[in-house]
Amino acid sequence: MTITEQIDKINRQLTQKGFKLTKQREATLMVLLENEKDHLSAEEVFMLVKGRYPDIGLATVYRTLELLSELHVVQKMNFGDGVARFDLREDHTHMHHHLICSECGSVKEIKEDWLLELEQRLEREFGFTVTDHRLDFTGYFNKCGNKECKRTRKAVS
Amino acid sequence: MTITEQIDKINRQLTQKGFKLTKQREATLMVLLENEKDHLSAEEVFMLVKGRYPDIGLATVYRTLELLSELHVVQKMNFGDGVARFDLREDHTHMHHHLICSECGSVKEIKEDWLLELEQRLEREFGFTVTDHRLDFTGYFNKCGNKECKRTRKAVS
DNA sequence: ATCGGTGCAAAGTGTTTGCACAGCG
DNA sequence: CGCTGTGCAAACACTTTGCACCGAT
Repeated sequence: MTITEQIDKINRQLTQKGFKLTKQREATLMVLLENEKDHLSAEEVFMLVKGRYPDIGLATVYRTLELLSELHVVQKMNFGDGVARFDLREDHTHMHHHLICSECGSVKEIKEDWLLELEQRLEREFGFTVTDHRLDFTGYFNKCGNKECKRTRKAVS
Repeated sequence: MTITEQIDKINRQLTQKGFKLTKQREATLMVLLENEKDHLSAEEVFMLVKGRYPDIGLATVYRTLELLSELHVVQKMNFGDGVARFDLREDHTHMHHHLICSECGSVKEIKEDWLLELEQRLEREFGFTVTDHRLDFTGYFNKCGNKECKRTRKAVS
């Protein structure tokens, strides 16, 4: 699916709920689509959108991200560094997990979904229907690719 | 293990790293131990500690919680509501997961550890050693026990 | 006397809100 | 007009920090 097609699709979702795809929202979406791999903070999104639409205000970016969260277009998450981060998810598939290196803070994504079985178990055993999940591991890579990583080749404390 | 024994043990951990178990820290630990089931925010811990040691300052509670986090006595976490929450973990066993009801915000804990196998796989396939993990599911209970829950018996949107 | 620990208030940081205005039906 | 959306600045909420003091070694 091209970026334009994705925007079109989101536009339909917006319209359906009575919202408009303004220039600001479009610019924000562009940035999110172009940086799908990253987990941008609101501030980072703001900086990037500024390049495309310099007059945009920070509050608008916050409001847009909030709106997109509610529409489940993006997922708001939190790695514990004090800022909310946003991840665009295609088609409600948010099936990835994170490996967070506790030494350098780098985040690697695992694309597979390892939780389907568990979610079925929750439904069966707890009567709990999962709409979203989050699986993050903190630890360290035995050889961390990040040159900044303090842990690489250091003894375990 | 009694509360006193637990405090003793943590005291040893502190002393070993050159920290002291002050009255304030002890009071904070008591509160955490007495509320192991909950995920208290710093503010909540503060309020509760006030009852036991009225002169304590909020900053001290923050500093204590930070310190205990570093010692892995408590785990700092984040349910996305904008406040850090703290969970005391016995013996580095923090093996519980959360079911977060998206309608009423109630949080249920699952005590089992479902991730051991996955962690072994991370070690094997990614050379990533896990020191901590987090597994939360958002969704809804088909019959939520919480009377406040808006979802109970409502159609799925 | 030293040094970690503390309380208080101030500062900091990320996020939200109030308000007047712009834009499109 | 009526209504959503916007930019700006102020307000907010949570957390951290600077500093003078305290208390145990």
